[in-house]
Amino acid sequence: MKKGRVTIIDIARELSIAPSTVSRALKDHPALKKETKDAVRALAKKLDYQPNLLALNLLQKKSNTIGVIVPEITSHFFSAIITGIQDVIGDSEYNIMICLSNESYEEEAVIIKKLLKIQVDGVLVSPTSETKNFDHFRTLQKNDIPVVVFDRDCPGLEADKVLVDDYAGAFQAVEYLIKSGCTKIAHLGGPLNLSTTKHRLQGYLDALENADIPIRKEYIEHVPGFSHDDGLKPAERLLKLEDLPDAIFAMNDNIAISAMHIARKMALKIPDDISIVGFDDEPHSSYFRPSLSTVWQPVYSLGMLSARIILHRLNDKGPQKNFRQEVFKPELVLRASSRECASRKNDKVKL
Amino acid sequence: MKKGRVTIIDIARELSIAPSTVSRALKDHPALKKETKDAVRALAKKLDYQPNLLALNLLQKKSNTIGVIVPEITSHFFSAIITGIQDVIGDSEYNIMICLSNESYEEEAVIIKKLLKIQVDGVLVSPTSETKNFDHFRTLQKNDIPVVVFDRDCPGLEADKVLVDDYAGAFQAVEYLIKSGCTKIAHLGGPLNLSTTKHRLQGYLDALENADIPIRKEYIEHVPGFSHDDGLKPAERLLKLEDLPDAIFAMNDNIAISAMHIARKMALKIPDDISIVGFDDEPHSSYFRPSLSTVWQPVYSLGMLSARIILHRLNDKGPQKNFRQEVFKPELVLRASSRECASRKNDKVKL
DNA sequence: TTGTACGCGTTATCAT
DNA sequence: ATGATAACGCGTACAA
Repeated sequence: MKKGRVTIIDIARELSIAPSTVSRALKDHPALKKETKDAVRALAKKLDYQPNLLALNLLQKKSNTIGVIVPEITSHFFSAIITGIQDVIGDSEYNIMICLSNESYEEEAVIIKKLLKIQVDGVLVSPTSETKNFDHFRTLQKNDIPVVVFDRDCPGLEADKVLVDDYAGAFQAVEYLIKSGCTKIAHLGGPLNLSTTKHRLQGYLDALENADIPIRKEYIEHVPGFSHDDGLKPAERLLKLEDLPDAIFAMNDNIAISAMHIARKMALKIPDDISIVGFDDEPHSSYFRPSLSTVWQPVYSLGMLSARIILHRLNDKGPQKNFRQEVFKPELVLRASSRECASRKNDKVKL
Repeated sequence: MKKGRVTIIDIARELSIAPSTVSRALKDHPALKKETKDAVRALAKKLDYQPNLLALNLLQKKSNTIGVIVPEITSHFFSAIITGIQDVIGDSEYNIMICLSNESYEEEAVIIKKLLKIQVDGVLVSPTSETKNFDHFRTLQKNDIPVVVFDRDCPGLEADKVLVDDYAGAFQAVEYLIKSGCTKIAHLGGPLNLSTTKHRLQGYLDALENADIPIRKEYIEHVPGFSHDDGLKPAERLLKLEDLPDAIFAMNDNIAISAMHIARKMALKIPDDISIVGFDDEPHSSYFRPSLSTVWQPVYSLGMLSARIILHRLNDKGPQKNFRQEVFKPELVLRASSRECASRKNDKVKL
């Protein structure tokens, strides 16, 4: 006969006790007779009682939801991070709400407002490539909503951060190219505003400088976005230079693949004429021909750690301080798109 | 001085009127003096009043949330669908909650319980490859939660459905292979339980039968999952047969890539010795060498339509009936991994 | 050991 | 035109 779902009031009425007693029984309150507890629990199970989270949310002024803001999910990179986040938060009391900013600062700002509106308890965010101002994240913090930044840094923002040592990854990659005999190494960088772009560029520059190789401006191009298509024109510019590069270190695998595509079109042999190294180690990268050398990032772990950190913040209340900054080490994965290096011939080569 | 956020009570007190009046003013109730309306609105703006959705949720017994259940998001296929869903629902009053079932029936069932608990208003779902029983979806429906099934069908379940004509896609692909001169066409199918697997298999079978080509059992293999690695062994089995196939129609692009990989290892020329056709048209598929012929699916539209349908259901209450079944047409995309076909030489070829 | 009463923020219904 | 009150479901301080 009852229309809606059963409530503690229904149970109370049935048992001729007070709703508060039912509430206490369900929460295993110490000062309760075993009998009543058992009776309540039995009936609750029988009636398939489900606590109304909506009521709890209002009472506790929290939504039990964690917002996750990412620029996109169609790349393996972010979708793997999200999978890591899910796997950690799925076991907790929290729900996660994934929001796509589409690499647009404006959309990101709108999302923040929405998350504020629904009273999220915490936010995990990887900012867009347009984001230079972080005040919208600070707004969250002022509302006592902890923020964890992952992968893409927000310089100057005080928050927990889970990053990747892009500098080291780039340095390692370029250093390897140099050791393998390349001297004219070009770089296909990402959108300039991004911390990852900057750090990878710096790693590239320092590796060259470290080997006393002069830096040539015309060997550095920046792509407008992260898809294959975004890489075509910049790659073409590099490969149309009079003094052809003998190696390209690309911002990510997609761009590296674009470069490979252009190189092949121009009948260049990879890696004999030109070595190509990417970044990200997307699952299909090892299936290209030649298989793509790249820099692997611990994406899944990155997602999991970010999630754990925010859960921790949410559990131990109090003022937000002592922010953590965790930095994962990426790993160079050598495959067939880069020349072999005499001094490292004995290294294991992942295939 | 106020600790929490401003409420209509704060506004009411400040203006010495009743909270209900404030509520009405904010909702533009017709029977209200312009003066009071304006005063309320002005103060609301000044105080940056934000309605407390948590309270509304309790009152309306709904969470304003739509659950989206997908097996995974690391493939471009599902992540693009989700992007479509987001783009539609983002403009509405609803939030979306993405849940990953990891191709596990058990996890799927757990997710349903969770969504029930948080009182989602509707659910979009693409079932796992293990899911044979749909009672958990029916449970949602019994709780007046509309369900929209997308991409992967749930035979026997009465619900709105947004599908792809996998049969036609497969038929077309295999028909093309036949026209291009292949006679020994093998199939790398997906997990057998899946509707998409069944329909693509049937399309394959019918296309052969239609051309009076006998069906050979040893030419049909099924992969356990959808990743590259899952395709390696089945592909190897096919290519170790004494009577080698001269074409492979694969369940998806990943598997097709695996087959290409194995074929190359065995020094087979593609497409001269063997044609390979995939399904999905992942963004990187055109960058392989040879570029992969495949079947394109309107993933983004599929996501958008699914979202629109559930929004429509949510708006127009009433008993759930007259379920819609929308079927998108996939498109064969010819590239370099399949032989050219004399009779279709004039067709445009997407690259 | 258990019941009573109130509050969380909002809206709808009934008064006025 | 607007105020008062109840209700959504639960937890908890206080009372008994």
